[in-house]
Amino acid sequence: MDFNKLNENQKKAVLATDGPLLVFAGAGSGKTRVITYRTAYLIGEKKVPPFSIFAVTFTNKAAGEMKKRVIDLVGPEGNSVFIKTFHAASVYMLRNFGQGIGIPRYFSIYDDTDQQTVIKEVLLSMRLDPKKISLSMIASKISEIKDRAELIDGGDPARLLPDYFSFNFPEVYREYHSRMASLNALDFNDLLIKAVQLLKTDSRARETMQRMWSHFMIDEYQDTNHAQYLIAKLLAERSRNICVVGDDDQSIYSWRGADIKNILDFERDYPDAGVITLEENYRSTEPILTAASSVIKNNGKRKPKELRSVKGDGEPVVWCRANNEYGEAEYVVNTITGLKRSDGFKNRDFSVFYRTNAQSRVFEDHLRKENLPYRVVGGLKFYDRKEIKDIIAYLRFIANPLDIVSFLRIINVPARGIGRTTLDRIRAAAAEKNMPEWLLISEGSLDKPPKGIDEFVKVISRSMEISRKIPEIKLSAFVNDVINESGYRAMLEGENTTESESRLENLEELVNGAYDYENSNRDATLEQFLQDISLLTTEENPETDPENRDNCVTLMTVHNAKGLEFPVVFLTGMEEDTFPHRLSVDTEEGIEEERRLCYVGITRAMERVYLVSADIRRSYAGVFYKQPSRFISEIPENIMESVFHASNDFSGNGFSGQDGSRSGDAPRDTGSMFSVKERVMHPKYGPGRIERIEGEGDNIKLTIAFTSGKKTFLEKYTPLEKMP
DNA sequence: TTGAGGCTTTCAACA
DNA sequence: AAAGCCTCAA
Repeated sequence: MDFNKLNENQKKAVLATDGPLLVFAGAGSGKTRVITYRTAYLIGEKKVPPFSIFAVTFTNKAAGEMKKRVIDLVGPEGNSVFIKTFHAASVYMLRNFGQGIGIPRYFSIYDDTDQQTVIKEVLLSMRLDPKKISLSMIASKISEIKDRAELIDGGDPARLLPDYFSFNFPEVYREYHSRMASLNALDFNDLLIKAVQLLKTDSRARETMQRMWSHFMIDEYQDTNHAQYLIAKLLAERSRNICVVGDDDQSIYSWRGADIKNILDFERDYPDAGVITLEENYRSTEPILTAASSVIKNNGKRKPKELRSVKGDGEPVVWCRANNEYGEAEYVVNTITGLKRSDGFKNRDFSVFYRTNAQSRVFEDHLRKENLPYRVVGGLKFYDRKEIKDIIAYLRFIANPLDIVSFLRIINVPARGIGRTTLDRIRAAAAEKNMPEWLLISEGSLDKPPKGIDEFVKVISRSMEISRKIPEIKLSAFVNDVINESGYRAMLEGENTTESESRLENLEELVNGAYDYENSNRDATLEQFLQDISLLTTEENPETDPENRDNCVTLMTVHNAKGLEFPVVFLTGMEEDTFPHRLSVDTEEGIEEERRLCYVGITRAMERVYLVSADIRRSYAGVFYKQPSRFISEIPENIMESVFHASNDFSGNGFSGQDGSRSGDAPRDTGSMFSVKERVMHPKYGPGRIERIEGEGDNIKLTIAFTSGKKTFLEKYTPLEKMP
């Protein structure tokens, strides 16, 4: 093994494979390199079998990246190293060892939306009004309790109760979980909590796993919550070969219960732990690091430390003020094209970061217009799209007929003449006879079933039979079959709109996804497929041209960027109330976390950083005049170059009627970005012409004449595109 | 009783 | 864009 690529401290961290080790790794200090080399060293020199090495990171993206780099280093053997996210690791443990604590071999995994459906049912059953009580508030309260692993040993939710709830929260908490159990479903937090419970209570399972894995590595340790901390601790209890890597400056998940205390607890749990600090930064040039550290040093609560740039001098950090969000996107795209021409950068060298997913659309539009291939990580996830969720719901219900949330979603999609009343009858009868809904309707125990029920039962039972033959029958063929037999494809084909076209394409993508999956997991069942995709959040590349597949501009939230690096980084939306986000500015802790997030963003860059802010930004909430982010003013002026860019793109999405030459220019009239008589494209109704503009600010109404007739929309909710 | 159409509301970050 | 609620025609 070639140790020449490591510095002294990195080498120490690689070699210290026996016993506990705590690595403080600053941004760009070669953390991933340490983990991959450590893995290679364990396999190559220490003769540890690859499957005995357990590594967890935080995001799918980071886990994928790490796996790739391990394989690069050790060859195909690297495939058997266990590298996953905490959640995926938990699913693995529960699926294979959880039966002792009552976890079935297959369970549905519920995301936020599914979770809220269940909470809503709970509220209704308690005669509480879901309109008056915020579902997301309850969901986040439930998560918070579980993130902290508070009730793992039984315990009473009332003990943890904030008394400002106007209703019986403990009962909601209990009822929610009892319903989840009867649905045979776990939410994301449950995955972790149940894994802890499994490791705590089932000594046989625990010992098996403790023997199976001998060496543990936990990446992004500063972002683990208490449940994750316990999982790591319990697994490593026996071998004590546990290496955690973290950086307090990059802690950006406190809203998910991440607790910096875990680092302190680590030193308490393992007083003999070795401690290594990596402070040499190999990633970024001097100006980038100076900018990053001048921002982060405004945080009061932090261990003071200074990263040293190995790379040395480079281009200054650039701050661009754009007139509005279109100017912002235009500037980004222009800069990309410019740098490609002048400095030979490739598409894949660029990444555009933003604070919230909603900001991605304008960039996508501009990139498309310039024919620059791009890839969006996360965001409106592929699996969040309606048509995908519908088909997945079919698959889930086929795999788990207790999954009533999925049942409700699909029973009448496509329309089978089953409405409110029939559903109420089904559910009442099921409750009365104390039998699952599926059993009730499939055995014909429902009085006077409407015709649609028959159809539905036929479709599902047929698919259930076929699904048992997977993998002999191909998974992808099966998925395709469900799309057809359910009538879903026919329904979309019947609509025959631009929108239904694209939904059909998305379903094709789903079938392709299943095809890829069956090829890399030869003996995978439907159940495995479903569980794996429930944990998947990063969208696959919309770029289908194989030539561009690996050479795309990357778009993602700053959160998603953690653990990654790019030659050129654009940090966009650098405005007060956007970044830092408006929901964080009220508390000092909130601001400090946003600042760490900003630090993470800047330190992803190897060669160039562009900070971009818009003077005016339009969002769902209206039109806002924005102040540049406070983080920009924290960077000394003498290391930053300032430019201004105004969009003067009339044919495209710029504000019309403006020359955009001065900063702070506001739309003069209503603030609409359209003008009367202008031609526009609507995704559903096709081409049309603006007839009338009424109202102002966030209440602009557009009347548009389509070939099919006139329609009126609220501008801020309508995805219109301008046509030349 | 269903389902289509209109109107309203919602939108922070990840698994 | 999507989902929930309401009204109204069939």
